[in-house]
Amino acid sequence: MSLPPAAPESDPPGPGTQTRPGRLQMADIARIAGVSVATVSRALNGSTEVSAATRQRITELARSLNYTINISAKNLRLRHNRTVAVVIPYDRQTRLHVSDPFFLSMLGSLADALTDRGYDMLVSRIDADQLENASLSYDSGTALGIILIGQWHSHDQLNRLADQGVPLVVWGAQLPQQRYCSVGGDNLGGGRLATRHLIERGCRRFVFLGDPTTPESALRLRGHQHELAEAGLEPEACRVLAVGFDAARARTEVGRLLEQGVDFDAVVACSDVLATAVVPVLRLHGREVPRDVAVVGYDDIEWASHADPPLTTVRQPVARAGIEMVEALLERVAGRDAPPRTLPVELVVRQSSMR
Amino acid sequence: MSLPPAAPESDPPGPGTQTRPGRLQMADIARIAGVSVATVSRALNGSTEVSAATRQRITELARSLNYTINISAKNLRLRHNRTVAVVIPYDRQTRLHVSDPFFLSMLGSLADALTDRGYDMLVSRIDADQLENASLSYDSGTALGIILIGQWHSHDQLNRLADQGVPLVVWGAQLPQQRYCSVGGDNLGGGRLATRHLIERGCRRFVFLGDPTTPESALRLRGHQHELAEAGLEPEACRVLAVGFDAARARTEVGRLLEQGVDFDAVVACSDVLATAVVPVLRLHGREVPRDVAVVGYDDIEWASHADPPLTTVRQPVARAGIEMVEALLERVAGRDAPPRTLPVELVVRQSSMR
DNA sequence: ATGAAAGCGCTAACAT
DNA sequence: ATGTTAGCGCTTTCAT
Repeated sequence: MSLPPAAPESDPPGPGTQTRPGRLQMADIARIAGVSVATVSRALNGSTEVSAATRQRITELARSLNYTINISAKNLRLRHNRTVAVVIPYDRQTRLHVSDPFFLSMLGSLADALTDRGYDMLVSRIDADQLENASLSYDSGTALGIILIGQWHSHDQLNRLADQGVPLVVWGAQLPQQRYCSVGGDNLGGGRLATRHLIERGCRRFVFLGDPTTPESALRLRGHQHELAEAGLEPEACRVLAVGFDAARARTEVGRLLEQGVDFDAVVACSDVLATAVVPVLRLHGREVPRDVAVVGYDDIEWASHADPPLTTVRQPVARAGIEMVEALLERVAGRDAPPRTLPVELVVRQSSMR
Repeated sequence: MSLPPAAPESDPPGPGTQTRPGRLQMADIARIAGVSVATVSRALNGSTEVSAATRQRITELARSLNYTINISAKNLRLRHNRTVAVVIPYDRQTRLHVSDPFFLSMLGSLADALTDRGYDMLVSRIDADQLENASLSYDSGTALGIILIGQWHSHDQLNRLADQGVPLVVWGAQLPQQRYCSVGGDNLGGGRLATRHLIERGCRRFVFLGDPTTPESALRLRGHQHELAEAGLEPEACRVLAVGFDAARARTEVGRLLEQGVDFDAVVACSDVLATAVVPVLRLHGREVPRDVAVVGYDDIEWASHADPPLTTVRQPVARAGIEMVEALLERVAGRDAPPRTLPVELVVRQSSMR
């Protein structure tokens, strides 16, 4: 047989997960180049200890043979890890969370931020009711830290993870008694911006769409109520519809409200999806947007500007968010403290509120 | 969405990347338990060779000490790898592709399919013009194979990758001379379904929105033209607007058409985003949807049913797609042949076409 | 400038 | 049932 000398014992290449057999390794390159593995290693890592000539020769040889290094071995030896786990919670019932374009675009933003810094992004989904499992890929040594997109109702579990020393960054609101690092938009400010704008446009009777049991929506609602009070409006000026992030449910609830003859002239939604979903229902009941009812969304997903009418919304700085979360995580991994970060949001005025 | 990734910095091997020091390892557990590492290994892996008593004792000890195994070491030893790389191309100019909800939901579907099978999903973004770089994480030994979401214009590069032996599955059209495995919707059939339906609704003058230079759109267009011919219509009955996947551009082009006085009674779009984006422009020019112009989209993203009017569209089986791609990839990884797969699509009729 | 050799944390023969 | 031992593929002293 013309196998390479010192051929490994016949290792029956098992099913699926086996590393491809006969894969070139450093020893092969070394043998072919007539040098030692040490030299190959140094050459491939651009060490100046090898002569420029051999370095080039080896580099080219490796390239031409399509050799690539084994990361597991390298990581083991170096005790390194450059993988970050990004965990996306999903709602067991609706599964809606992850299909919301906002969270998906956050994923893109994180992918960019991590790629730029030379980190790998490992994505996993997890039941939103069991966020304590989020640390799995950290525990198993696969990832050096966890970025969680959405804190939901899991404040306590997340605190527990942090207490266990899991490097953890969560997209969400900054809460009291918080021992993990959160990065989030300025929800209070966002709620205020949207509401103030609507009040300025003459709106007086509001419908609030969201999930006030989650910290983010709760803060937005507080911002909303704050502005109401500031304008001298009664709290009853706002009717809160707890529809979660479920567009279908938002339509049903708003439809019911209209059938009941409840009157309102503004909708404040906790996502652009909710906001745009509700427009056709309003039309169906003879309410023109923005003439009769002004609508403001949240997130400024790409879609918002193409909606009909183009949607006024509170823009969350997605690209910035990815960068901030990654930076915060790397701080935590380095053992340094990473204070929560609140990112500024911005009102983008389009037609849906211009009455 | 986020900014295009800057050129990856030559990684500053900052502190952050070091495996946490003082991390427990098997030897520690062994010492504390008063057994050998081999026994610990066996116990933790549930081998029946260790007595049930010690197995339980060790398992509990490890748990209580918060010990977790080092995956790199395990993988190295086992010559295993359970990581699949999912690569999302982005268009350097528009960056629209990846922000299209369809591709993002595909990501979710893949995450599910991989998680179910115990594989990790590594996500990276890559310039659509340089798909040959898609194999990076395979080359580096990080991933056992590559799933690429979208083939774009890169047929040749993909063939080259396949020739190099990279286990590769691509979401896209099945092409002649194809040496990689593709999984895709039935684009020809989808184009036919949409068109036949519109013809049945009495439409005779069509606008086709898409990027006919990509295989997928090209097939849909062929399906479209096929049905036109079948119905005895001239090829001129269809005006093709090559707008890519760019919603803004679609609006501009359709607006221009209307201003030129070009008349048409149907729009066939290659994505739901394009289809819904165009509706407001039609309205602006006094065309009611569906009364004056019927509109059909493609993909059936969640959003489609909430659009105004609810969008008739060709549904792509996203959940199925994730499963099929993963299965095909595992076949390739196992060294077996994986023929291209074409998944059935389905017309979902909603209001936008009911005239 | 290059090589020999040790060992990263784990698993699996092969003992016992 | 448990321990001993030999590596997995790499990097890095320490020699030469």
